[in-house]
Amino acid sequence: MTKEITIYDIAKKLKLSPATISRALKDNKNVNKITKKKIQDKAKELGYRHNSFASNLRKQKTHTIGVMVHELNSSFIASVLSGIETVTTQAGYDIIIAYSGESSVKENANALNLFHKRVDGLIASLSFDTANLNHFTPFIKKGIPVILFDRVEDLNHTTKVIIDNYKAGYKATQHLIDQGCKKIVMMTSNLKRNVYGDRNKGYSDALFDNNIHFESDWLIINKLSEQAAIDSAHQIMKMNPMPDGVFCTSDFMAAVCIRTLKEQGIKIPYDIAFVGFNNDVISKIVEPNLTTINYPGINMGEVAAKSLIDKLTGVSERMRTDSIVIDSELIIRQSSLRKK
Amino acid sequence: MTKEITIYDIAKKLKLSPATISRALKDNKNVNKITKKKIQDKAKELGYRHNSFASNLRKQKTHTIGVMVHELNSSFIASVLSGIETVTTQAGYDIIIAYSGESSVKENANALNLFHKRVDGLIASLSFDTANLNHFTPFIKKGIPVILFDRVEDLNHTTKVIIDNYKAGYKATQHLIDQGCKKIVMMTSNLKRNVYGDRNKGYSDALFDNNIHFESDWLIINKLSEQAAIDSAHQIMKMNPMPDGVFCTSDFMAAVCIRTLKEQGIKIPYDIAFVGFNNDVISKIVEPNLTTINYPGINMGEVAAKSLIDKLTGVSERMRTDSIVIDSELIIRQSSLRKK
DNA sequence: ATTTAAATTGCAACCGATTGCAAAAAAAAT
DNA sequence: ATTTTTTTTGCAATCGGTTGCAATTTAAAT
Repeated sequence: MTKEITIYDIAKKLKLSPATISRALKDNKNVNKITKKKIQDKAKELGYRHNSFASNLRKQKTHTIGVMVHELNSSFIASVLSGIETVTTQAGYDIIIAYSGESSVKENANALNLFHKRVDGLIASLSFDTANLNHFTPFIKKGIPVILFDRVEDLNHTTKVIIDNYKAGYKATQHLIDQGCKKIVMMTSNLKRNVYGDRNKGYSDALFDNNIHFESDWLIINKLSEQAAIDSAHQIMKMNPMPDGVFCTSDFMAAVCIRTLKEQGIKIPYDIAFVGFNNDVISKIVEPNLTTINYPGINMGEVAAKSLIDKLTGVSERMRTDSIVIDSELIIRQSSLRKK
Repeated sequence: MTKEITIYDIAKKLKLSPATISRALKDNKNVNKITKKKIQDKAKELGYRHNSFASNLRKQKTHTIGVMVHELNSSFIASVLSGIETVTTQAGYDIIIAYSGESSVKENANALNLFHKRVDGLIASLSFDTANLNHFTPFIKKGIPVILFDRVEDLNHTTKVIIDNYKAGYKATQHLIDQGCKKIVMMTSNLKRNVYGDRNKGYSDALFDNNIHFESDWLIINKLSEQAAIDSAHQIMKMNPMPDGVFCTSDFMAAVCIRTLKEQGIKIPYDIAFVGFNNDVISKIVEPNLTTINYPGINMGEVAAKSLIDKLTGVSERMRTDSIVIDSELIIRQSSLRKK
């Protein structure tokens, strides 16, 4: 409604040049303290608001970071975002969150959009079915640093922030073996996604190292929906012999699967022991409580953001290819405990 | 790295004016089809990207909508966002998501930030402890439409999108009464937030209408943390006489509370029947499955976004004060069923 | 062939903040 | 009082796209 106040308006009122106003509002030290105070007061009085478009246009910088995630409805992602936010806010950067709903098409669109919005840097976790990383090349070509976290892929000039999924998979499987399991199913998703593929390698190696011969029907690959979890549970019940352990790479899937199996009278962990992944809130609600891998979201977010800021501010080399591995841990609860 | 391509570069290459380039890239009908094609191809070839800063600066419009939410880690909020996104994308608007982590301080900061980012409109749900709405007045003064959803308060020139919390509270309580409950606790949060206050009124009226005399210790107000839920459970167990029904305004809180009570040997629903709120995924994992109020997130998001777009495009009056009520329903599951 | 109407294209002035460089003013040194 | 140094302030060009209006070209009508 009311006209927008610009530095020119302030300049006119105070009989000063726009240049001085601009400097004063950014607290530039070349402006006389008294003048500065007068300008800042007047700005407040007139209801001036900084025009970041004009500023960005001139400076060719946005001070904005794009964050691409595959889903919002997950406590893991929420923690990551919270970690990112702490660090970026601290450093004076804004973030734009874009989520793909696990669709690579939308992920592409988001990347393009953020590119056009000219984010100074990008932090991303790949969606479920993302097959190639071409949508990141414009950023890399322009020298805009990209950080991939959690669901990553090898990409030149990019930093990866991940947990050691292989080790986590190994540890989870070894734990089931230690609990006396001999036929261990792995319920997981698209093995092309590193988080699932690597955990699967850990699982395989743990079996091998314990002289357990892997049967091909022990690997159940599904989507991440509730229905998929129910279907997988039925698949498990039809197996002959039935497995005595399940390593599931999602707490939610594990919870639904456990519920379905229990409805059919199967005892957890006595008939089948379960290990999940993520330490989601759900893992402490499902009965029995779920043994799981704790996944440090906040930490991961902080590390990713820190790494990006370092690149943007020139502290670290902009386009170096490297990876940062965050610790994760196995949290043992009732769902897998068959021994004292 | 490489220089940024502008419409002037394209103009020079094609011996045309920047004006024509600008029009062609926006698919303006005043440009000859052949010329247009040539321009668009050349733009692609040169790797041109639209500079929204220059554009916004000139047009004094951002085509961006700010969305403020109190938390991300909730399937309800995730659905709302998804609903908002569907509608806004369709209408050619971008969204910026800001979340407060339930802190009013951060909510204030977010509002200011979005104001400076010059969003064309705002969709917001208040955080837990927001006490006043002063941070919205700049928007209203400037004629920037604001839509509040779910957690709202009365605010002039603003549209509210809500469910009928009173009715939902009444329905939930009546259901417990129908199941034979006579001493019904309500576990909820800050009654100043409409969502909790209104549900509480519904609860009170349902008791009254059924000639049940409300005892003051039946109202348990807590935060939304896991620990708070555990504490509340202990408080319930200490009550004498113990209640036979609990209406809890959050599925998560209900789930944790049920878990805690069960650990102490209390039978759900026989000793205490439970009704939750939200129809979160957790309501189908907890045992017994939770009776709850289904809260149509996607729908709410769509309605809120639609309403905003209508204001922005002039279809509806910009600054009208009104409210839109969305339907909600009681979903009956095992946690409250004491009768056939 | 000439006039009239319609379709294309160009001109030029914005939008508002930033910043290197020069100018002016104030303070310090001689 | 004059020169030198330091502080403050202003000038003016720049960032890139948009759009009202005028000019030009092309098509249609007479």
